Amino acid sequence: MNIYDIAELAGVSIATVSRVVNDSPKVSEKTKARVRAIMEENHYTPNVFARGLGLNSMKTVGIICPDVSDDYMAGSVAYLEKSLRTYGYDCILYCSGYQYQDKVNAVELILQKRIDALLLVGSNYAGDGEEASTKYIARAAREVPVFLINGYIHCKGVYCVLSDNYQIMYDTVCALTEAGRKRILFLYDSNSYSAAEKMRGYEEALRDNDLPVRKELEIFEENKILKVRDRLLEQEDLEFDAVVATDDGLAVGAVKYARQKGLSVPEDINIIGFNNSELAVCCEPELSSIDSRSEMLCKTAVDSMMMVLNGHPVRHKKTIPCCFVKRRTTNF
Amino acid sequence: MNIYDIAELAGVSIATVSRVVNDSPKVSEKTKARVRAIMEENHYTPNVFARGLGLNSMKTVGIICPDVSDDYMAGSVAYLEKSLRTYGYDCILYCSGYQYQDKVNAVELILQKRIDALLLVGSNYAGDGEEASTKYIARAAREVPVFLINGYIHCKGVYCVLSDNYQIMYDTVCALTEAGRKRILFLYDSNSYSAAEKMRGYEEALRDNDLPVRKELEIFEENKILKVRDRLLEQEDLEFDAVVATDDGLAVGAVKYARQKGLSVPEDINIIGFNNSELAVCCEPELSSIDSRSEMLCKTAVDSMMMVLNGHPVRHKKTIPCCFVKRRTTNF
DNA sequence: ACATTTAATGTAAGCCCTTACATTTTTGAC
DNA sequence: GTCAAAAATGTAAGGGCTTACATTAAATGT
Repeated sequence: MNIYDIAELAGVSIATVSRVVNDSPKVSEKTKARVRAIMEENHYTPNVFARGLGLNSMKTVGIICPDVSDDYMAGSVAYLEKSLRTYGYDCILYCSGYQYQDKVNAVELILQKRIDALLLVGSNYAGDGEEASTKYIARAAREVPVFLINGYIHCKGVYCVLSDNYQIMYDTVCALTEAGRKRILFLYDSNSYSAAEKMRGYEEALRDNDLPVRKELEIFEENKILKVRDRLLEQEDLEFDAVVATDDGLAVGAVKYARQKGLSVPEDINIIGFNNSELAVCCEPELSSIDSRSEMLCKTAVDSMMMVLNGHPVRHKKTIPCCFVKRRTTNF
Repeated sequence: MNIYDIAELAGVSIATVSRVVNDSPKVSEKTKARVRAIMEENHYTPNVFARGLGLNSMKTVGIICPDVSDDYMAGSVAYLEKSLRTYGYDCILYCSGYQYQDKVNAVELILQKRIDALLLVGSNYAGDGEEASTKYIARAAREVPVFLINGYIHCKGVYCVLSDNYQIMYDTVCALTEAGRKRILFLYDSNSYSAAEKMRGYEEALRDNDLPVRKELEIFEENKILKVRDRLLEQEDLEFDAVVATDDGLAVGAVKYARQKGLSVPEDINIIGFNNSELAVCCEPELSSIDSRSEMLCKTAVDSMMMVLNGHPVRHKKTIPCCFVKRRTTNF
């Protein structure tokens, strides 16, 4: 059942059928109705491939994310997919992994699918890796508009939406110091742009409150909970009265550490997670966390995308403020 | 840059170029090498649309899941995507939501994409909804092979891979009764086929151990943790000395309930979750759980799919055993 | 060296749409 | 009732690939 069959049945030309399919204003309502009826009757749906060939687009956007099994990214992908679908776009998903080369391959492969736009969920590398990630992202941007969620590079055709990680971390650490905390541990799990921004906020807040930035208080550990707990237990001489983490899993590890050490939370140690995930409410005591408002980020990204795809100008960087969610691991 | 350009540059016909692209054995290695070199040089990649038109396939499989932001499904999707990619297939993701009509729409829409196969992650409805879900799944199966992960219907073209929820639940409840537990609460969060199987295992184990099946001990609550905790706190007259749940979130709720009530776990109450998610290790005390070996399920599904797509016969139902993961909320 | 397979390549007919341009029909002004 | 302008429809040329079939080149046998 193709366009010719429908044209024949409806007694019109294929051009007219095509116009009906695309709801072109150049067809009288009368014929539109008639052709539509016939399409329904015969369960006709246009062949997407032929359509793609003609239009050079299949209303599809690519989503690359390092790992959808990660809670935070899964939430983003879920929202993005639903949202894009309301605009009539399908999503091709690519879980790239975290390695640089894998990401490059992902971009290369997904571009072959002639997607209309590309969404990169999860941050690009900061510091040393920055230049490299700029390169492959720029490569993609030469073909289609690219949208970074929680990442930032400056490049034509790349649009970035990020939560204001710097600011919230700055504010949070200030609040901790004002509450009298002096030795604040910073737990982080990646070298992404977002994590770097969080660290920047942490360090500047310390400086502005006349506290020293101690490198031994900045701990990198990408495995969550148990690994973090054990890691902290090992470092016997390490003293701290507060923890801020770049992810809830890390913070829960700190809570487990405190329990094992016989320290009470929040009295002895204040602990603050990030992302406000289900782990935060699962944790005992329930974990104070920072909500990065991922749905808002995603919504903003999708809105921007629709603007760009419709030829409207869009700002290349948009920042969304985070908010602190007080639970029981803090006492300010 | 299209196939004609390459043909011209290589001094061969487009047919030959096409054969090189498809690695046909009908081309001499010499020309293959030459043509490949030229394709590389010119960054040629075949147009997927034209390709799809000709082959009527784009090496794409559809994945429909109610909600990727769910931990368990996210894990499955991540694994499926990675695994399918190694076979050269891309994935179109559709998060349908849990409503019947939404699932029907999802199937309808995703079929228009001329996918090569369809993966349904997350269970179909059991009981009343069973017939209905059979209908739309059968509809899909008329167009492409369909693979259900953790669901079961009997229908031509539908291949089911499920964990042995009945058996593990039966065994677990037996173990609890043997450890002297008499009033075992069954917490469930959906009316899916999987949940129904779990309940069947639960009830039969009770019967086989001469314990009554009390309907007041079967509690349905789809919201996790806090909602479950509060729900249990409300039911003041409800007594139980063990809990089995169809999901870790529910079980964590039960743990929170016990803590609030001043009951100790596992002494006063044994609690067992399902899915062995991150919540289980986050929970305090760490939650014993059942691992449904979702990766194994997914692997089996993908293997089956490749068999089917290559025209080999495959069993319509495959069952994967689960395994119990002992942590600190049980004492047997 | 010549006939006969077999391997390698080429030709051309689809696959099913979109759309610029050409043609026909309708509308409205006079 | 004309005629010009506007609206509706049709014609036909792609778009880039696959593949059956036709053709030519290479390999094998005698």
